[in-house]
Amino acid sequence: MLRISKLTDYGIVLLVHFAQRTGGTTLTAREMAEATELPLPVVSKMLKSLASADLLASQRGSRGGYQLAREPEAVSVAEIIEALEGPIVLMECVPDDGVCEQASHCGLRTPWQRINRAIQTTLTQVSLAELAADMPPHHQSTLAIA
Amino acid sequence: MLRISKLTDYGIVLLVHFAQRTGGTTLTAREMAEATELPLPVVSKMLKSLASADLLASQRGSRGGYQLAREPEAVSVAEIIEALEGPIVLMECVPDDGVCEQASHCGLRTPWQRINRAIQTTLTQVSLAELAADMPPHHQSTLAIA
DNA sequence: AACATATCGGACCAAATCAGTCCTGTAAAT
DNA sequence: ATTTACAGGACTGATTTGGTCCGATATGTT
Repeated sequence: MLRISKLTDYGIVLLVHFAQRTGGTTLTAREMAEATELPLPVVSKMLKSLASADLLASQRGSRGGYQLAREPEAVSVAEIIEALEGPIVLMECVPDDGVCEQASHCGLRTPWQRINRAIQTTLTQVSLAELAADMPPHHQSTLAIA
Repeated sequence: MLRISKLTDYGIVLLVHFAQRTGGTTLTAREMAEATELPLPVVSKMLKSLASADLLASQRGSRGGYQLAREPEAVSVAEIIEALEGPIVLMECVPDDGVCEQASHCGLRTPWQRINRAIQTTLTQVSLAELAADMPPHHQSTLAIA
């Protein structure tokens, strides 16, 4: 459980790679594919996702490419994961009839809320910069939120 | 992300149901299916899983059934999730050649370790009893670690 | 203007996983 | 013996995921 998808993992690897280049260097999908040794179509797809999530800034045309939209310190793991796989929520109540009757006090559904909040918090506290500092360059996968 | 599978969710619902019955009442798969309004085969399957994970104790034959193997206070959410979907680990390193060269200092791969530990900790701190106390009886799903 | 280089935004497909069913065997009680 | 239940799989359909590909658009160069 808590499994991160392979694609999300690739996305993280790509971001880490960007973070490890000093300065706002612009890199093309092809360059990233070579650097990470991942198939170009996949890299391309993920870069697009990351760009549309505003984690990367893109520039079209010749001399185009991607670069980090922000400083690595200002990007949290929570953001990355949320961008690539939707909200980080552990439980949601879905009663028999599809409508939660307890909806009112449900927002405070304590134990799950506690869990969600805790996970959210830790994920928010770790920045891309920390990942980059810690991760040996060249890993093409870090995978497996199991 | 952090998605819990539907089956695991059912498993939790079943456990909560047991926890909400006072005393170590024995219930059959059929009774559980009726109580939770979930299809019998599914309930049966999950009860078997829970039993083989030693979260439930089973008794065969007529007058058989299942009951909690332990007090609800002594069962953590971490345990339940691990039993039903394997280890709760967020990241594992898998470099190009399949063998992690940094294996030595890799065990301390800080940021991910930190994240994993935090998640593990919160999940361990919440008990089945707390879930049961907080969850209205009858929910047949609590789902969606999104 | 024409061309080359890149991203953009999809559609698309194969493979793996998940959810759910079903069947045969075995244990226990009457 | 017969009935009641769990045990342990195999099996299938649906969904999700991983990965590919293509046409359109934007930008710089000649």
